[in-house]
Amino acid sequence: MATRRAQATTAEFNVLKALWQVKQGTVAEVRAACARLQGAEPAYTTVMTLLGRLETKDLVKVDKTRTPFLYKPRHKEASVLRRRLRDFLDDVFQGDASELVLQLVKDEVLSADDLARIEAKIAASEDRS
Amino acid sequence: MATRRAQATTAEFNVLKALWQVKQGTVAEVRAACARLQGAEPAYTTVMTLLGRLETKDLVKVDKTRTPFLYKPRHKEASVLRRRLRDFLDDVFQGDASELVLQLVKDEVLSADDLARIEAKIAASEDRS
DNA sequence: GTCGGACTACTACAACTGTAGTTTTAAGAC
DNA sequence: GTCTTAAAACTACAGTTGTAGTAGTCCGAC
Repeated sequence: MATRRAQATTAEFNVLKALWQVKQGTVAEVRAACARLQGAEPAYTTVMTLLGRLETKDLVKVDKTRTPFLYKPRHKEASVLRRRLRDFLDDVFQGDASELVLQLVKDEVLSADDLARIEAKIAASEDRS
Repeated sequence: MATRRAQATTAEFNVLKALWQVKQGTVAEVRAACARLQGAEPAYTTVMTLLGRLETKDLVKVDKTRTPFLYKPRHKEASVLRRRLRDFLDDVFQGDASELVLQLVKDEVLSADDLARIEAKIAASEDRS
């Protein structure tokens, strides 16, 4: 059953985003980044709890040889985003990506021009390869 | 703060999908649809609980004048999908739809051809309008 | 060598989720 | 009219999530 690996919850994901932003950091640094990103400063211990849970889920690793501990994302942002996107696509659009894109267009968050630009970008990168 | 309306949870959403499939139905009917869609048959009471929670969240309405009660989705499938998509887009891609589409392409769930087809479709529908 | 402060570890706890069992009710079978 | 039984209503309960308080520890300033 391809055990869909544990995803970060919303709060955890926000912390992870902060961590990506600073590349790596101590609790205090991640907390500051959270404040910047979300506008609100969660309690120091809240950030610690969430980082701990992320570690349990194998989404961050911790260097405990130094103190304060140094937290680092275990995976690249793009790959985590992609995994989330994939899960979302399966859950909500039964894996039909075209349908998803069509909804984006209908919702006017994506224009025909955007699509054209994306296509051009793909063409360009294919040429290069 | 545009109070992001309560979304259905995963289990609830599955029930909602079943309900859309049958258009409307009794607990028993929704349960059967769940079985078809997810391959597993949840307990009758589980479905009832979830439908109840969906009602609380204003996602389904119930006709209690007849028995067994008749459940109906309160919103069209497409619009709920769109709302979920929008929330997901904001959470994961900071609202940047192009980036999302690009990731789909990189993940090879969407090809350049698919994009072209979508574009064509849009063009066609714009012509008609 | 002791005290304060920074940092980690442990604990808490209510709300929400997923899943379903138990009790009550009411309509139809006889 | 009573009995059966489907259906609804109520109850349960462990795991997860969001948020944080409190207790313990260790290092550096004095």
